[in-house]
This record gives sequence, structure tokens and C-alpha cells, in this order.
Amino acid sequence: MSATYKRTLVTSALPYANGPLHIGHLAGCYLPSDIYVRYKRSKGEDVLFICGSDEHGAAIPIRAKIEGTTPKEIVDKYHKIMGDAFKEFGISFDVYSRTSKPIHHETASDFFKVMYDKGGFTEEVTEQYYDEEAKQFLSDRFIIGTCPKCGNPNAYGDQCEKCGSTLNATDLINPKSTLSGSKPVLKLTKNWFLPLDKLQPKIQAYLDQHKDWKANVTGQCKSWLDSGDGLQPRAMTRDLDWGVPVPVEGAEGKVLYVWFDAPIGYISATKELRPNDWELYWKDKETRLIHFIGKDNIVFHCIIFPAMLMEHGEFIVPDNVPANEFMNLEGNKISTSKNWAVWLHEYLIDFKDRQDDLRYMLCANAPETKDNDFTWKDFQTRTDSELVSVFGNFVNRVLVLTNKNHDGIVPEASEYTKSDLLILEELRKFPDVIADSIEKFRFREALAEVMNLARLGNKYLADTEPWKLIKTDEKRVRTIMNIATQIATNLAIVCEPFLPFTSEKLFKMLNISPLRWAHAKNTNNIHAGHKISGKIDYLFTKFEDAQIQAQIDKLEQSKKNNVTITIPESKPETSFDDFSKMDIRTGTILEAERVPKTDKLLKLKIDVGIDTRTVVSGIAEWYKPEDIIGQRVSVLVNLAPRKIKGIESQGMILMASNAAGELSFVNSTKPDFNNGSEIK
RNA sequence: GGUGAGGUAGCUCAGUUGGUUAGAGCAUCGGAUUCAUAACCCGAAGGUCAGGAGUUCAAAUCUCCUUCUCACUACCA
Repeated sequence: MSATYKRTLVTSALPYANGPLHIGHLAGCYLPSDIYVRYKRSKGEDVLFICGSDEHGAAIPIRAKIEGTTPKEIVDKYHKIMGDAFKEFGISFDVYSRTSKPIHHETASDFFKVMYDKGGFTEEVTEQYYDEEAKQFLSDRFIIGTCPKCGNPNAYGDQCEKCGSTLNATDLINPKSTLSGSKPVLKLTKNWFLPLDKLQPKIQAYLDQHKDWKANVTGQCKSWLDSGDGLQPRAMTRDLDWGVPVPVEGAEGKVLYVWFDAPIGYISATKELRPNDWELYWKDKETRLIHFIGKDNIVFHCIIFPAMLMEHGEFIVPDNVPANEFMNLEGNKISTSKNWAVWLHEYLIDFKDRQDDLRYMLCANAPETKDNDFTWKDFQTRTDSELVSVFGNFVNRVLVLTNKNHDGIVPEASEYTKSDLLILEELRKFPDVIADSIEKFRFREALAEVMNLARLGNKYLADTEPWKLIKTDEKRVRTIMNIATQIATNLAIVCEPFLPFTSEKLFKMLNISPLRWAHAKNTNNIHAGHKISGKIDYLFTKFEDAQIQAQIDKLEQSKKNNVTITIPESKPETSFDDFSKMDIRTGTILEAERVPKTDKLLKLKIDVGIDTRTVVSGIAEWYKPEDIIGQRVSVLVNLAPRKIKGIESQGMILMASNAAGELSFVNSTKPDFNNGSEIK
């Protein structure tokens, strides 16, 4: 299929510039794309590799506000950290751009304009809050007010973090702008929507043409198309001042939705790289467009972006989106906020010049078909017993024998035995086998084949025993060592996409310039009489137990530290009057049972002194019903009753919540306090 | 609860459209060997393919049910 294409455009998901990169990013997206691109380049194919930082979206100004700095400082900081980490790990982007660049603003803006002029959007006018002092519309996150449901005075416009309910900013009582503190006013605002509902048949047809996509990818697309009412219109503009301004009259103070502008970043980065012929890569039917992403991005790359490209009209659409699943770490989900991660910039310090060891592990154990687990112990085992013992050892045996018996000069092959010819035949097969796996995006399989080539070499040496024969039949040994050296040379070629640093090192030790993929089919890449480097170094070394243990300890530590990391800021001042409106009493749980068909809810019967009442509470994740009978609790008793899952809840239990989101009962510490005692 | 993806050897994972005796690496055990980083090479053992029912000459693979894990989503007063 790829034979009909003249060139390939490969993109990697634009990482969001509000935090550093970890091994999950590498394993899920950047490493596979890099392997793919390096392989294509080695084959001499026309390929571009595009990436950059995603620097827009509401999360960045919010983070800036929290850290007391500007959005620009945030994105500058992380753009550098991420770009450096990619470079250090050999992720060989042809361009690493960023969406804050003028060229991107211009490209995204034009893209929107073209779609707009064609009537590609529907307009919808809604009432949104506007801050008259700051002179801008407020996105939901910038408004706080009293939650209409639980009375929490600090609910955000999109969600009340106290009761968890999803809100509209207009639902809030006493809304306040977090920008100026002033009371926002309701103003009509217009936003532009991509009518995905109307585009559904087109998207369906597009997906139907790509039955060869990975199961996890098609599965998720299907669930969007088939669920409920199918696709829904989605707003492509936001009332925000951080991003690409909407290039339409009457759109002052609006920017493009971050998910509209981010994938266009692929286009603007290509423009930046190839100002003269970028269109060849985006508009020519003979270009194959491939997006490497993690599973969290599937919907945007398989549905929304293709829809945008189709509606714009001039562009080709993605031919494949080989999304990976997630990588877990030591049995737990990787989490930036919980600091449960192996950070790339830290790995580079702790394990200097050992990028290929990590590249190897993350590819050999990549989450290609399902979520996988990374453990440090496994990492140590696999590098020790595979990279060191199989790959490195084979190369070392060849080089040491050559130096010892042949003064470092590659000996000539004279007569091939039958088994020699079989080995050479095997050797010639490897590049195609490996290539076939890479073309199918099966990188772990491809890497396993690379290792099999090293195994072939080890076996050949074990079978022919040149160190014994050297005493009796030097001529035969010369042939054997010639073949062994050819194997090592071809290994240097085929390992390059996966282990670029190792490949370079190996070519240096062989004292030849790097060869390309097509050469790997030859069995005489290194000529008799060639002098290899006198300086022989191990390609890989084992990890010390202490090094590995230190990493495990570091993670354990961050688990503990994490609890104190994020303590929520104190809320605005309140009055005693407001507080004394709350009627909080001590109580005792008499009965507890799970609410059917929910994960978190327990139905409780509580004696609060005044009466015995039913309370529904979202604590099932932390407490088992049978364990909390007789538990003393604090209950807000004058909260308006509310029906939850058909059960009327008559109050609310007070819970302490720590940084990890765990809940704990709050109660009076003297056991003989009677139910119904006031808490004030 | 809804949707999607999964459950295969002690561990980490392959198994393409149903087709001989279900594979690999690591770990384990035995053998051989010393050029090599206690490395390599040969061999053995190890599986009721989550459980059950069905379709078929034939099921890890297709259908249904049950169960568990993960992601998104709903539920949180």
C-alpha cells in the first residue's frame, strides 16, 4: 500500500507545554515515531518528521496565575525542557516548533478563515460572563461563585470541586471574576461550532476506508460515532485571551479552541521547515500522512482533525494513526501531579549516556496493544540479559578475537562451508523481516528480530569455535571471522532506528562510516584488510543494583512527598454569620449499603440526635459498608435535601480530603459525646 | 451503569483472515564450553488460552452469558 506513496509526513503529538516529559510520553508516541522515521531515512525515502510544543489552551494561563508568572514564561520554560529532552534522547525531529510562533498564528488563522468563508462553521450565540474591568469574557475556570447545589462559595464556573457537580458558569450564585475580583456581567457572545453531526456520514466513510488501523484506534472511533446521538457540534472558538485570535469580525477577545489550533501546528511547523515546498507534504495525494499519538488523542486525530481537513478542502487526510496505549510505572498509572513518573530530564542526569538502554526497554515493552507496566527491576534485567549479554557481548567477542588473532585487521573469507552459506543466507533475510514489522508499526517485534540477529552471531561463534581452530586451521578461522564481522556490521545498520547512539558507537569501533538500510542485505560490507579501531569499548554495561534501588527509592519518596505537595490555597474570607448558618451535628452511622449501579455511592442511615436520617455519600472508594457501622461522623443537617440515584439524601457528611484525594471521616474525639451535639 | 480495550507459561508479552503438537524473551533446572561483561551455545520443564454455553469437521481466534482489570463517561451535596 505504501508503495503508491512518494513521500511520508510523520507527526508526533505536540506535547502540552505545562510540564516536563516522562517515559510514558516517549514510549507512547515519540520513540515509535522516531524509529519509524529513522528507518525511512535509512532506506532513503522522502520523509519529514514534525513536532513542536502546544502552548495554548486555558490550562496555561491558569498555571501561570497559580505560579504568579506569565503564560509566556511558562511555555518558554517547558518548551526548552521538552526540546532538550527530545534532543538528548535522539528523537530526530526535522523541526521542533511551537504554536506561539507567528507562522503558526498566521497558518491557524488562515485555516479558520478559509473554513469560515466556505460556511464550514455554525454560529451560536450564548450568554457568557464578561469582566468589565479586565475587559474580557471569562472562561468558566476564571469564575468562582457559590455552588447552587452544595452551597460551596468557591465553586468554579465549570465544576464545583467540593461536590463535584458539573456546572455552567451562569448557574453560580454571586459569581466573581478571578481576574479582577469584580462581579461579571452577562453578555451575549458568539462562538463558532464545527457541525460534526452533519459531517458524521463523511467521517464514517473516511473511517470505513481505513479498516487496517489498530483495533484500539478503530474501537474508540466507533464508540464516538455509535454512542447516543452520534457526533455533536463542537465549539472551535473560546472567549479567552491566550491563543490564536479568531480572524473574523465581531470576534474580539476570542481565540481558537486549543484543539483546533494544535493539529494545525503540524502544518505550520512543516511550513517553517520547508517554506518553499511544504505544500507538497500536505496537499499532494502521493504524500502519506501518519500521526503518532497516545490513546488520549485518538478522537482529535481520527475524527475532528480529519473533519477539519476535509472541510477546508485543500489538504490530504491522515492515512494512519498508530496510537499506543499507556505505560504504567511500577504498577501505578503515571501521574504528573502525583509526581509518579520517571522524568526524562532526570534520567539523563542519573544515567548519563545511557539513552539507548531506555530506548530499548521502552520499545521492547511498548504499550502497542494494551497498557503495559514499566518496572525498574525489569529494566535492569532486560538491559543486562539482552543488551549486555546478547548484543554487546557478541560485538565484543568479534572485536576482541579480531584484535587478538588478526592484529585488528578484518581477515579475508576464502572457502565457505555449507553452514557458512546458510548463515549468510539468514543474514540477508534480516533487513526485510525487520522492515516488514516496522512498516506494520510492530516495533517490539522488529526490535526482537534485531536481537535475533545478534543471537545468530553468538550461535555462529559457538558452533564454529574460532578460538580453538586458531591453533590448527588459521585459514578456516579467517573465513569465520570475516563472516562474524559482517554480522556485526549489519547489526550496526539495522539497530540504528532503535539504538542510534549504539549504532554510531559500533560503526566507530568498526572504523567505517555509517551504512544505510540497503547495505544490510550485503554480506561484504566490511572488506578484508580493513583495520578496525584499536579502541574497543563495551557497547553496554550492566546496571548496579544500587543504581536501580536508588530509582525505586526515589519513587517511594515522591509518593510520600506528594501528600504535602499540593495543599489547596485558602479560600476568600467568609463571615461568622455565613458560617453560623451551617447546622453541623455529631452522629453515628447505623446502617450502610452500596447504592446499586454506582462506583462511589453509599446509602447511610445516621442517627444525628434530632432524628435518624438517610444520607447518600460518595465515599465507597474509601470505606466498605460493613466497616463503618457505628462510625461517629459530623453531619451538615440543614442542607436542602436532594435526590441522588432516586434516593433522597437528607444531609451531608463532613469528610477530610488529602492531596491524593483520599477521604477521611471527621468526628468528635470524645467517645461519649451524644449524637446531636452541635459543632460550631 | 454506558462505551471501548483487555484477561494466554512463575514474570513481561506475541499469536494476522478459525486449520497439525498454542509461541518468544526473561526467570528455573540439566548439559556443553571458555574468545567474551559468571557472558554465549544446546536441551528440559512449565499453559483447562479468565469461567461457562453455543456455532463448526475444526475455536485462544466467531456468537452469547458470567467474572476481573484498564481508559473515557455517569453517579459524589
